[in-house]
Amino acid sequence: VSTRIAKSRVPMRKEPRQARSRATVEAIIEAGARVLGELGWAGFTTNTVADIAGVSIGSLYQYFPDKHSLIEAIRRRHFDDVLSVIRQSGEGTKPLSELVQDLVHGMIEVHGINPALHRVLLDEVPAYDGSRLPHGEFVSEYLDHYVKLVARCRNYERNAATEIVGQVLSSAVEGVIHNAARRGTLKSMELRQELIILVCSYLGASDHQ
Amino acid sequence: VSTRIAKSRVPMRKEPRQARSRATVEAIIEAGARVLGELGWAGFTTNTVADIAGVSIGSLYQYFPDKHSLIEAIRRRHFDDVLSVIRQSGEGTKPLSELVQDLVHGMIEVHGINPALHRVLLDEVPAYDGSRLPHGEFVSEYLDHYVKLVARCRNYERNAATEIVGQVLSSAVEGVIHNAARRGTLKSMELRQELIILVCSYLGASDHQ
Amino acid sequence: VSTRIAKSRVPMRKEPRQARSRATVEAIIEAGARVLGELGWAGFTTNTVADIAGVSIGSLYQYFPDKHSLIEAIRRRHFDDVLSVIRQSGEGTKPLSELVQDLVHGMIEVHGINPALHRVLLDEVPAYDGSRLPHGEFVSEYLDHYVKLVARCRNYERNAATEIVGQVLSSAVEGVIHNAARRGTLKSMELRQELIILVCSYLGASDHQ
Amino acid sequence: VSTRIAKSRVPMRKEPRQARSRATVEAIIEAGARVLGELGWAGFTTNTVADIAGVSIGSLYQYFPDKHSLIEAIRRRHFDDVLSVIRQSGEGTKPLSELVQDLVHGMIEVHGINPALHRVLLDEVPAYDGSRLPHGEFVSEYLDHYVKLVARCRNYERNAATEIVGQVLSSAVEGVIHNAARRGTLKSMELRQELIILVCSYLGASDHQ
DNA sequence: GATGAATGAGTATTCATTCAT
DNA sequence: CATGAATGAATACTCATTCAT
Repeated sequence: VSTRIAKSRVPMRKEPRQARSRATVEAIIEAGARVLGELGWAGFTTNTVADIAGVSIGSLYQYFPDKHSLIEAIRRRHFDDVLSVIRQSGEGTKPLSELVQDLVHGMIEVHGINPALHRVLLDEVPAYDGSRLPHGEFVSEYLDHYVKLVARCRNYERNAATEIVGQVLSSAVEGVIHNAARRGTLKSMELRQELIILVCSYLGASDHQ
Repeated sequence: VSTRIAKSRVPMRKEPRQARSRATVEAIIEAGARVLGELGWAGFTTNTVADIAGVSIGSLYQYFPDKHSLIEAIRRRHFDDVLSVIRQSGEGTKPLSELVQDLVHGMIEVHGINPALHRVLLDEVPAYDGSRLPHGEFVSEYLDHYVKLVARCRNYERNAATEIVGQVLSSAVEGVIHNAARRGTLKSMELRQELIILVCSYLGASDHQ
Repeated sequence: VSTRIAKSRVPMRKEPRQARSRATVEAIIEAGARVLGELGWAGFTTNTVADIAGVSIGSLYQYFPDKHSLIEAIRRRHFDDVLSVIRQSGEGTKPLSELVQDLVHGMIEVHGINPALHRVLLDEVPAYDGSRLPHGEFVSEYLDHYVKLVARCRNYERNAATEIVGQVLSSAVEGVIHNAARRGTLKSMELRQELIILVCSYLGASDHQ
Repeated sequence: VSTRIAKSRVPMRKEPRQARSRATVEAIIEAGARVLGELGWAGFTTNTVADIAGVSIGSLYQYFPDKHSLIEAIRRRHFDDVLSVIRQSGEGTKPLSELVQDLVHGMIEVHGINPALHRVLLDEVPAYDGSRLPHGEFVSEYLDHYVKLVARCRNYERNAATEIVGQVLSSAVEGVIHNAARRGTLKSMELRQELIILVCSYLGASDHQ
């Protein structure tokens, strides 16, 4: 009688308990990823997603309190996939040239997962808090990967310069890969080769600056 | 390849013949660019643009049959501005290192024109025809600039390899600059320096492949 | 006139025969009353009620065919509580002034049971059948109480005039008490005093008309 | 180029300039009042109001930024009507009995304007700020009318007791009139007579307390 | 019986576009 | 030509209710 009734607002409105509902949630996220990749942010409407997922709009809102939280789930899943690929590359104590090869292969593979979705997630989807730099945790781990590589060339010393070089390197690679993804030339061997050259030559040159 | 961009087929319902009309059209495009840059694609509504332009919504539709054609006009104007800057750089017969410097400076300057608008135009605005490659004419002249530079290093010989290298180079530079624009570090001198190193080292390395 | 309220025709899909069922129904009605009182009609959703009651939405619909019948049950229970308080006052052959005191005290006590619920039930809950006069049976017994009091002053003679005076008296008292409930001054002694004066003076004046 | 584009949020989105639009606004408010009175808060949907008004839902939102502001406009208009009637009564230096007659007549007339709307506005429509006491300005002027009357009986002396008596008096009269409105007996002469007796006797009695 | 996943009609609100004045 | 009032399809989200497990 005494405690007040309150409405909670959590990322996922209801944890799916039964197998059926877990499948529903999966279907919704999957459909959301497809819609976002194929139709872009403009075509991403909750009703469309529910349709594609083959569930009613009500079911969608049973598990996701709003559009935002659905996007968040899609983002989380995609970036988890991406990071798991990235983490696998760069392990061990290989020679530098091999590391770069691994990196480039890894990055290309990563973007092969779902390039369109990746681009939409990074470019089109508006940040809800108005920040211009969303995906915080993702970006930092991602960047870290490059910074480590640069440090590797410089006796594992990390400083401001290393950070900048890492930044430049990562955005250059990103640029090349995104562009190739847009053109559908992501699997071209020449591209892969050129990218390796780009990275190696820059790593070599920026070393003695 | 570098001829002026041809007027496309869709655009104006009525060519503005009189001075007043031309001023109105100008005001609308200007307002559109401002709205797009400041509020992003999500905030770009025809009514808002008309408001900011200080004309009635009816007048806007007098000159632009739909939202798409307005965007097209804004895009055209912005990319014309961009190209005019690009054309100025790379002229003459300077030594290579100077050419690269010119290029990098030029590109950075170009993105300084209206970075927000540039980004929105490239990333947020959806392609109306579903094409993944909008800005066709713009991109080709833009790319050409890089290809010429690459050719310059290889006895002015243009072939498939040159094209690819040009492509990689341009997308790498684009990637770095856009990323910097997002972070607001476009004017940093270290960045500029690193970018020059990146281009130079790649040009040198890809030469002897 | 003052016979027990008859069970209406619509209400329970299934009469709870076993102890557990009765407990479930009790819990639902209790939860419904709490939700209605605390969150108002706007916050009264069947899912919320089921949640608070600690039963599944399915169980709720096992016992109540629709929202309306649940409201009806809540109403019935509350008004039964109210009437049982009212019945206790006014018994016996006390002097008039004491009777009025009893009445006023009783009415105020009644509204103290669950003032928020009372108000919501009377003011917010829409009449399902479009009638402007819900609570029919309740109101009549309630009114009867006042009519009896008026009759007491007039040699126990009941006629049209008595009815009208009873009506005026009851609605005046109701008005004062509801208003006080809204303002939270229900327990103020001055109010109680003024209310007694109001009733006494009106009873006295309307006598010699 | 420098000042930021802002979206304003004012009570009325757009001031109607032409005669046509003023008529539209009038029609919407009128329809809103009808819907609210006839269907209650539960039946008051923006689409229904637009339908009844014979305008499109878009037109409604052209002038009222949201449901709330429409309600506010309806409320304002109704209470203005009510207050203008109230202000007319109680003027001049008539004998007390005549003043009471004026008051009662005025109040009854006031509730005859649109009793259903009045009740819904007071009881059903939720307060947007969560306050339990909306209609602030209205209620205070309304109450003031009664307090003045009470003061008149007590050598025009206003104090805490006067306030309370005014409050009791006003809520009693309100209660009687609202109840009569619900029953459709607002125009009954007996009722009017009884109400006058109620007020007079209470004023007399509470005088010597 | 009990559960809770699923449903979908209904609600507030936006915005590109038309057209009478 | 210019204006701005009017339109209505589309969108995010809610909640009473059903039904398979």
